Amino acid sequence: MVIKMRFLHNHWARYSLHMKQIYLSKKIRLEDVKTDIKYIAGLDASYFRDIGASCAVLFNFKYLKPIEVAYATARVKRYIPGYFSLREYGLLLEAFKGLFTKPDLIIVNACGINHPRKCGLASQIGISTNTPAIGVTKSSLAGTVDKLHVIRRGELKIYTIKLKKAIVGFMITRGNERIIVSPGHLVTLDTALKITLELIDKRLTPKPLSLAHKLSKIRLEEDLRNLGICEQGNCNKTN
DNA sequence: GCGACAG
DNA sequence: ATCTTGTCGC
Repeated sequence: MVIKMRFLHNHWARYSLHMKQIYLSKKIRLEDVKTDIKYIAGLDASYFRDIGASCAVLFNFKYLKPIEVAYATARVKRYIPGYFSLREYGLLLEAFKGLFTKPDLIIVNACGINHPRKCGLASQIGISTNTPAIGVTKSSLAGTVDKLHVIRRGELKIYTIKLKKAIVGFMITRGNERIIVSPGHLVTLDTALKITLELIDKRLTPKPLSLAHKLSKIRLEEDLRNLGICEQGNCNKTN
């Protein structure tokens, strides 16, 4: 316990002033998106040990087609539950900055306000880019699913996630598939759910996220090859 | 006190 | 996140 606390404290001390302000002030605004949404950016990353590759994909919201893509690769810190941003924040932001067109909304493969401090990585990305943001994950870091009130919408079942008696997000299921949706920044609960439902296609995972996931993985493998790092011994390069 | 714990 | 085996569907 002591060791863990010290470890966290060291990270905390080195954290940038910017991130400290975000955490300490908890300025997460749940408002409705002001502008009409034309472009949505999906953010995700892939890893091999401490090397991470991130991808930002710009989507046309109306037609659900990709328009632009940007990447970033870097060495990253280890993952600590509740402190995911220490690992992935910089990586995602770097890819995001590579987009020429700024989106009207960001969708991140991370938690939003369903977080112990109500400020997951999706919130942090939204705050620092001053952009509405939604977090979509496979499971919720904090909160419990309220199974008493189920909303059915076609094949989809929608449950609410509560944290300390407040609704902080939704669980959407279809068969065995399952995603968690939570507002990150400048988006209300209802709007976060509504937008996410529009991004669902064959799979529950929103299209911008599934593409970002796929591309980041491809990019990671390319970069590992260029760096001469072999994964599972299938490296053809002669070192 | 004990278990759980985004990716 | 990543690894793994088999299975299903196009």
